[in-house]
Amino acid sequence: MTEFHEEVRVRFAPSPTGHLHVGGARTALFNYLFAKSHNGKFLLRIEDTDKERSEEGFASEINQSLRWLGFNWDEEPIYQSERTEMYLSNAAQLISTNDAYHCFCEPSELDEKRKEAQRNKKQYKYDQKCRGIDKVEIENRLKDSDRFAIRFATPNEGISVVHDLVYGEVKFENNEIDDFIIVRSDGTPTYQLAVVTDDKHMAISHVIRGDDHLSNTPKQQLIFSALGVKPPLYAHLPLIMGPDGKRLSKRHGATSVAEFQNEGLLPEAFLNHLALLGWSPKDDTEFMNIDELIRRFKIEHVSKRSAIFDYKKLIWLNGKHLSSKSAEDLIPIVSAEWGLPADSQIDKIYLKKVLELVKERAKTRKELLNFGKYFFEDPDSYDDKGRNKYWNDTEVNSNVQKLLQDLEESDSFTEEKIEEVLRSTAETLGIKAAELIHPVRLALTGFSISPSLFEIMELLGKETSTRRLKFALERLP
RNA sequence: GGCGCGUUCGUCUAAUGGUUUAGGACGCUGGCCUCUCACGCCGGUAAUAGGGGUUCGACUCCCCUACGCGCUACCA
Repeated sequence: MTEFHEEVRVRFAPSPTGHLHVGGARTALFNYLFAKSHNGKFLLRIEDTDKERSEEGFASEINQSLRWLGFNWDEEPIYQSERTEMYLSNAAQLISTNDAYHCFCEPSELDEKRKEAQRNKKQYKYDQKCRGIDKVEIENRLKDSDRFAIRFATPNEGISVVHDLVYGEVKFENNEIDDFIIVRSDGTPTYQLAVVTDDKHMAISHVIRGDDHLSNTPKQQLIFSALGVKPPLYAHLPLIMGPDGKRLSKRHGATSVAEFQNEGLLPEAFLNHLALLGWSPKDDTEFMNIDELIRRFKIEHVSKRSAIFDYKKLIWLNGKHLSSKSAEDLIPIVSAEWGLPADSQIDKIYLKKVLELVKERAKTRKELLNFGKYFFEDPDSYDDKGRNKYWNDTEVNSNVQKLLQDLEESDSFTEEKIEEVLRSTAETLGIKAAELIHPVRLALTGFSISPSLFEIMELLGKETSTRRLKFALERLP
C-alpha cells in the first residue's frame, strides 16, 4: 500500500466526445471548489481513449470553456491517448498476479450469449470461459496470433464497500460484478483501467465525479487493490436533469457551456447557479461570487438528489451579478456591439455612465444592449404601448412643443435644471409632470420604460435631446 | 430483468427525533415606493410520494410499494 495522500489533488476528466456541458461544468466546479477550499491542486485530464468518438476540436473547446469559467488547472493536462504504454504495463502486472487474464472470446460470440440471456430473461454475466485457460495454451494461442482482450478477474465472492463522501457507505456484491474488459483486442485500454492508472499516477487524493460512476467505483477499487495501491477517496455528485426530469440533453435547449458564453451570460452567475444545484451553504445565502463559494463549500453538504436545471433562476442570478458589477467591468461585454474607440477617454466615460444607468435593470446582455442602444443612436421607432398610452393625440404635440421651447431657452442642461424646467412647463400648461415625462421618454428612447428620464437627458445632451423631440413631433401621434 | 441511488412547494433548497401553524429563494401574484421599468420593502400562492412499523413524539430511523435516475459495452 502506498502512503496516505496528504495533499488534496483532484482532477476533472472530460472525454472530448462533445462540448463541455452543464453537468460537466458542475462537476468541474465542485472539483475546483474542493481543491481551492483545501489549498489543493486542480488538475485536468482528457479521457480520449475512445478513438471512434473523440475529436480534437472538442478538447480545445472544453479547454476554452473551462478558462471562461475561471477554472485554471495547476499542472499540464494529461492526455490518455498518449499514455497507452503505462496502461498496458499495468495490465501486464495484473496478469502476472493473476488479477487479469487473456480472453479469446469473439465479440460476436459474446453478443449472442447476451441476447440469449435476454430472451430467457436471465441475467447475463460473462461466463469466465477464458479465466481457467492454462499458461501453455495461452502461449500457443498468442503465437498463433489469436486476437485477445484482457479481462479483470473479479473476485467471485465477498463484498466491495465504497465509502462515499456524499452517499455514505455503499455496498456491492462482488459476484454481481462482471469480469470486465480492461484492454480491448485492438490493444487500447478501457476506461476502468485508464482511470485507475492515471489516478494513481497523478496521485489523486479525491475523485469527485457524476454519480453515473458510482456503480463503477467498486471495479476501480478492486483494480487499485490488485495493483497494491490505496484507492483515492470518492465523492459522487447527483446528476443534473432537464425540466422534464430526464437527463439533460440537447432537446432541453442550451446545454453546452459555450452556448451560455455566447449568449453573453456572466460566468460568475453561471457558476453561482451551478453551485446551488446540489449544494447548499445551509443558510439562506444564494448570491455568491467564486471566492465566497470557495470559502463556504463543503463536500459533506452536497445533496444526494438530482436537480433540475432552472433557467429562470439562472437569469435572475445573472441580473444580480450584472448590477453588482462595476460599469468598468461591464465594458467588455458590450464593447463588441457599441464599440469603444481606441483610447478615447471621453467615449469611455460616456460608456460607463450609460452602463451605470442600465445595468441595474437588465438581467441579460441582450437586455443591456437593447435598453442601452438609444444612447448611441436615435430611435427609429416607438413602442406600441408608449404610442397608445402616452402619445395618442395632438394635444401631446402642443405640450411637448412648449417644453421644447422652454428647454431650448434654458441656459444649462443638467439633470436638476431639466427637471425644474419640465415641472414648471407642466405647471404653466396645467397638466401633471407625468403627462410630459412619458411622451418625452418615448421620443428620446423609443421605449415606454427606461431609467430616470432627467438623467438620460443630461447624458444625451441638449442637442440630441431636442433633435429627438423635434423628430418625434413630426412623426407622432 | 439484476444491482445501485434517490423521492420536502412547479423549480432550487432548509429543517440531521421534539425549538415547525415545515423556513428561504426563483417563478407566479396583490400592494407600497415612484416619471415608467428595474431595485427595494410588505403580503399571497404552493410541499414532506403511498402504506406499514420503531418511538411518548418522525420530514428526519427501519421495511414494503410506486415512481424517477444510473450501471449492467471490447463507451466514458
